[in-house]
Amino acid sequence: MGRATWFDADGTKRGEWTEEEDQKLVAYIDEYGVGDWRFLPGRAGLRRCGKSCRLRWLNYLRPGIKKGKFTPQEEQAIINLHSVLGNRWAAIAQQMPNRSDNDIKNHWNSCLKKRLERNGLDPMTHQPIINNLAVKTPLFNTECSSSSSARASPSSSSFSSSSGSAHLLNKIATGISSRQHCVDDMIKNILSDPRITSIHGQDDLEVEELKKDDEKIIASDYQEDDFLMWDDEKIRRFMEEIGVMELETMSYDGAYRL
DNA sequence: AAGTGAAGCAACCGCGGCGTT
DNA sequence: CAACGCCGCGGTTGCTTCACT
Repeated sequence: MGRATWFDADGTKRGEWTEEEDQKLVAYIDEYGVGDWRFLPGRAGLRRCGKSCRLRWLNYLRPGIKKGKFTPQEEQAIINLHSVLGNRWAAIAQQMPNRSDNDIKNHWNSCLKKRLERNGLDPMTHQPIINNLAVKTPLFNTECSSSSSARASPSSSSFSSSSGSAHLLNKIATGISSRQHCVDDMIKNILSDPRITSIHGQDDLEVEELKKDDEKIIASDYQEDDFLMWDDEKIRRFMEEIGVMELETMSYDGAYRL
């Protein structure tokens, strides 16, 4: 699978990676580590751009990367993290070190988003869709939430990068990124809450319980809404607990004056 | 068995932040 | 302090595989 191979005008190779190229890249990074991506391809004997090498390494070749099907626990974690972090795939991926942001993003776009929609939830706001409009709550439709300030449109599944909403989201995400330490603290708090993610810090018993739950859920074709999300009040309480409301009140002025 | 649409996956593109000059 | 270039991120595209008719 992958894209056809072709060459840029300057001779840079694009498209699908070969086994030999993978080996060259891995061998180079094993020996010299990840350094300046600009010069890495030349030094490693690859006719690729640095950007392509970086992508290949991070998404496919780096040690510990997990491929294949997402487990129900991982899916649950993605959904929960997405409800808090929005489309900040890199931030979500940080909490799931065995998965690349690209992998998570692909799985979200191809599977989880549609599953939420099938269950009557807006994938951006994680709110129930009533009459084709997601229920709006102050929390998710005002300034703070990185994900959810995307308007719940009738065609909420389509979310073009050229839309104003997308730009707004980027601005918001950027605003949050620039306060990375706040976000890191927030994520730590999220992960320390057993309600949010099921992949960190669980003993075998908890995992087993979750597996049983997941099996039930799968057996019932995900008809239980509470598997997918919390209700508004629950989210609000949780966000207050972990200090998101405080974050919300921080200066985002620049981000919102477009 | 063939055709077709959906799903899954790998990789590219473009934008914005940030460091350097 | 402005200009420039690199890097990282999110969105999108294109190809393959799978499932259904």
